[in-house]
Amino acid sequence: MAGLSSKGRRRTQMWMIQGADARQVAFSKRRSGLFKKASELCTLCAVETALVVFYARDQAFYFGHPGVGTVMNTLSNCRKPNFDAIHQAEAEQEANLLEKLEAEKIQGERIIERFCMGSQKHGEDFVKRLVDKLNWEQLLTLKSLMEEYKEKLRKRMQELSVELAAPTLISAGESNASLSGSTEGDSSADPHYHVISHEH
Amino acid sequence: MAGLSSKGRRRTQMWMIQGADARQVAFSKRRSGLFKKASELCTLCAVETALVVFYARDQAFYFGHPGVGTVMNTLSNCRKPNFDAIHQAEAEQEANLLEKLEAEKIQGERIIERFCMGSQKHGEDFVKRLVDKLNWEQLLTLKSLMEEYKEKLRKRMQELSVELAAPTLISAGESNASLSGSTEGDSSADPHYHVISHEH
DNA sequence: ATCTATTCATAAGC
DNA sequence: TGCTTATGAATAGAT
Repeated sequence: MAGLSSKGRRRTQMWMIQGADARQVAFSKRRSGLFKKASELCTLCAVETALVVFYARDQAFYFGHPGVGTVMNTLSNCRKPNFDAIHQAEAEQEANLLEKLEAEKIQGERIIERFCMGSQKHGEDFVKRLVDKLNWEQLLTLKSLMEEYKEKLRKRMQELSVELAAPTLISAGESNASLSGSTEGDSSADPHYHVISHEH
Repeated sequence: MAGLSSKGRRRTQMWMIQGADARQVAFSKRRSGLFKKASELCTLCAVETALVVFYARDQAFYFGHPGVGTVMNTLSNCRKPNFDAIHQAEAEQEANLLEKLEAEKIQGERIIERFCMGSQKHGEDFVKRLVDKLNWEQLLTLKSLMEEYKEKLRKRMQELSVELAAPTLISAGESNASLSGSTEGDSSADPHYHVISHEH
């Protein structure tokens, strides 16, 4: 093999990536990372976020918590109704809905729901949280229960593996972003962003 | 100096950070990173981006290239006439979510809550029900998670037993994990985002 | 805000 | 678009 000195990443220059193909690849990776970060920010810091990205003017990617429209409307109200103002009643309705949702969300339910419905990751979260939450005594209990139920678990698994032989009823829906095409254009970076603060 | 075991970052759990202070700090850091990434995406990939973040309902941070309004209007034109439509769609989504949650509640109950708050018996119920609920795949996951977390569990138990031995710095009222009392509420992450593509 | 130890995100190359 | 690897970056905790 040729003596390739570096396979890993190299420091990247902050200029528009030349070559539609390379740019597309970078976009795909970074877009993914950006949306993930936005999502994490929402989760970790309890913030409301709206993020929209246009690539080549014909592909829109967006994410919003609780929703793009909601956040943008809030922003509109903060500054000026640049965007079409939305009916106050509607906004209030959603606010109520969200409130109710929060109230309904007993943490335990969330956790088990996630575990039961979710993927490996959700399962990990579930156990992590559980373990972190428990006090010493509860951990002891859990430990002993684990021992005790190891057998039951195995049995149950066998039962289910028989079921597996039968038609599959279980499905795990995962969606992903798709895109295609390429174009070009130029843009300049805007390292600055704005802040609005309301003093109550 | 004392032997400080960990100075650098540790793996972070994807849940709302408890403690307004810590949350604020994390927000500050991550917000900075997020906006930087958004900016870089614009520069490197020639895309148009709008990003808005609200913290505590009274502070808005936003960034847009070429501008928030521009991008949002483009989005509006892509999907439906205006934000009303987006907003409505999102409201519907929320409604569905609520419904789903309601349904889950009936099924899932407060199993984990009971376990955490309750006695040995409750703990048993918890595990029983959990095991009964899970399908084959989920059981496999649980099994592997148990293996994986056996160590973590042991560690945590040690921590707690140290706390037990140490002079009581911790208020007595905290001896039990509290789950249901919290009014905090959490933000659910949404790892997914939407894509709109216009075929020309 | 500053300083590290780590975890994360990714540029390259297939 | 999906992997894998070697590195550059971001950042949790502590100061």
